[in-house]
Amino acid sequence: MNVFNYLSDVIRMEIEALCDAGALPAGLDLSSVSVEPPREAEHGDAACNAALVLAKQARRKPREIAEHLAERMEGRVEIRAAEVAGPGFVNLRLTDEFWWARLSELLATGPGYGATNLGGGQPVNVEYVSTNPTGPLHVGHARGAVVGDALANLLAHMGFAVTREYYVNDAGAQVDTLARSVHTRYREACGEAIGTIPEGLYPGDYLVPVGKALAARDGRRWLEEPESAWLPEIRRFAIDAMMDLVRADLDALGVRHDVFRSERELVDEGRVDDAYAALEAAGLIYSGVLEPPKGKRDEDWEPREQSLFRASAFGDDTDRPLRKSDGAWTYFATDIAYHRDKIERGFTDLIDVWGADHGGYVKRMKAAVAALSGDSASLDVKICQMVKLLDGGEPVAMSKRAGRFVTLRDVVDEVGRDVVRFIMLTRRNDAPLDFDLRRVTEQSRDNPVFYVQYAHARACSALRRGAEIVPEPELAPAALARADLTSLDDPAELDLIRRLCQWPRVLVGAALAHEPHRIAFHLQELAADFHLLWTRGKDDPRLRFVDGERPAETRARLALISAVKIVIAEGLALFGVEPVQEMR
RNA sequence: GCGCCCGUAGCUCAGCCGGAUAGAGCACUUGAUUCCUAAUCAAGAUGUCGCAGGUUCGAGUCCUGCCGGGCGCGCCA
Repeated sequence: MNVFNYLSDVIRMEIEALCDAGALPAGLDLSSVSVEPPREAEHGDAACNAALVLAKQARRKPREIAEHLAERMEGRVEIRAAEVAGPGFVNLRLTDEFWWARLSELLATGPGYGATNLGGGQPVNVEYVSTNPTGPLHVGHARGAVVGDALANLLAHMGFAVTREYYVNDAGAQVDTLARSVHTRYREACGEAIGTIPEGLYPGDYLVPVGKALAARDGRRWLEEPESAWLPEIRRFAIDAMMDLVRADLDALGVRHDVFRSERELVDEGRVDDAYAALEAAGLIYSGVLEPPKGKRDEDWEPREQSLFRASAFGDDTDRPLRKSDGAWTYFATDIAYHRDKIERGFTDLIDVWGADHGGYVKRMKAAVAALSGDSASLDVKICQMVKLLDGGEPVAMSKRAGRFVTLRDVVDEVGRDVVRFIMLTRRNDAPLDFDLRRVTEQSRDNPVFYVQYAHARACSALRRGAEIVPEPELAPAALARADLTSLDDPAELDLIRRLCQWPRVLVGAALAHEPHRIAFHLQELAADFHLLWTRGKDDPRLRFVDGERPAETRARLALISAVKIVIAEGLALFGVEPVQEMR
């Protein structure tokens, strides 16, 4: 049960009853009535704004409405107290019995508590990573990869039919550069002296084995050929090799995709022409000359007539070119075709996860999606800000030559996949993130990964000890759901139950807002409540989780601990992080 | 010059379609360990929510303008 949805329904019923009784006029619009956890614990378990929202349309004073509502709420068995507070809030306090019942419910549900069919099977396309296949992934890419992956996990958990997608930019000039770079390494592998890598080619060592592999496969046949002869073949070979590299890097992070969509295939299949024709038919393409960009160096700029998409008709600042001067498609044109491809595959709910350097691109892509779908599809772009890599507070040099910790693989090898994944989700995607290699592996309160994992490990530890008192079959969540929980009457214990019961609400909020970081914050708060209770048991033997002298109380507390373990494990699973059983 | 994002405690950040006296952690001070992991916990102090207007019962949250920082700005992807 989502407690707040439940209370919201109850409040609506009681308002209807007040209307029927004539205390309020009929036909009130209740859409903005909400029941939420109050910021301050003193304000009770839940606060309702109904009286404030309804005052104007009911033509009554807020407090007067609140008094009536509070009176009715107090009449309900699950309500211990309903108080009018402040300008007209109704603060609700629920009985202990109500909370114990919720804990039982959580345990009876077991793993998967909080998962709902919010999405109703609606298809959602989440596109993330989508880096150019020209080299290994760097730390910056890890953030988008993890955010996209966790968001996809979350949406799938909440009943959306999620497709995880990677757009392979294998058609532009950069992959030609890649092919030339590989050809150079190929000549090297064939025994030619290549000297320093020419300016404009990719110098990285990661291409050395690619050159060797090409030489091993094709021998010396490309040495005497002109570029036009070898470029397509070597380009294909190089892209395949780079995508293998990228996939391996993603695999090291535990990030996966369902679909790898190739830009080149879109072009070859004529999908860009189709998209162009569709926009043209809609009268959204014209030939025109753009204003020169201001504030940027203008020397090379000259007026040029181009095929322009009327992005400005859909909220963009200016219209955007679709063809380069040589007639080739711009990146935007192929990206339009790609998003049209998604829409044609039946997606009306599109999410793109991009890096900060693509921020200026959001409006035009949204404009394109609006134009292509006739406003029936929505695009949400999650821009991931920079990751600042630190080591003990000092910035880590990010130059390729320095070679230290610049690649995603290096960071994963250094601190571990789970740490990278969790830390990447401890900030809103649109805020910059400090990633301190030393701090994230510290075992201390200010390392959120550790703090949450430690709570899980402690829960496991207590359950292991509990197994010495309570027979194994009775330790299963479904069995603990039937335990007598009435001894869980300490405020700290009830606070913990309340926190656990917020989980369904957190998941819904995070899923609707596309904000997985909310889960990280909730897990930290849950861990804090749990650690507090744990330490309290040191002072107050009555609160200890496992006590052989008092099996009934032990059973109740093991139920509580089991619930903590379930929620933390579920949250970590959404993040793709393995919960640890013990930490030594 | 224009666009997007950000600006909340000394530091790093939460703040959920506008809600009550704006919250955590770190750092600082003090305290808790024969007791389930003290790798933890408790107590104390900390604010012109960048600035100025506006919208309304109510603004950190919405609107406008300014200031500061980041990212970007046709024929790169």
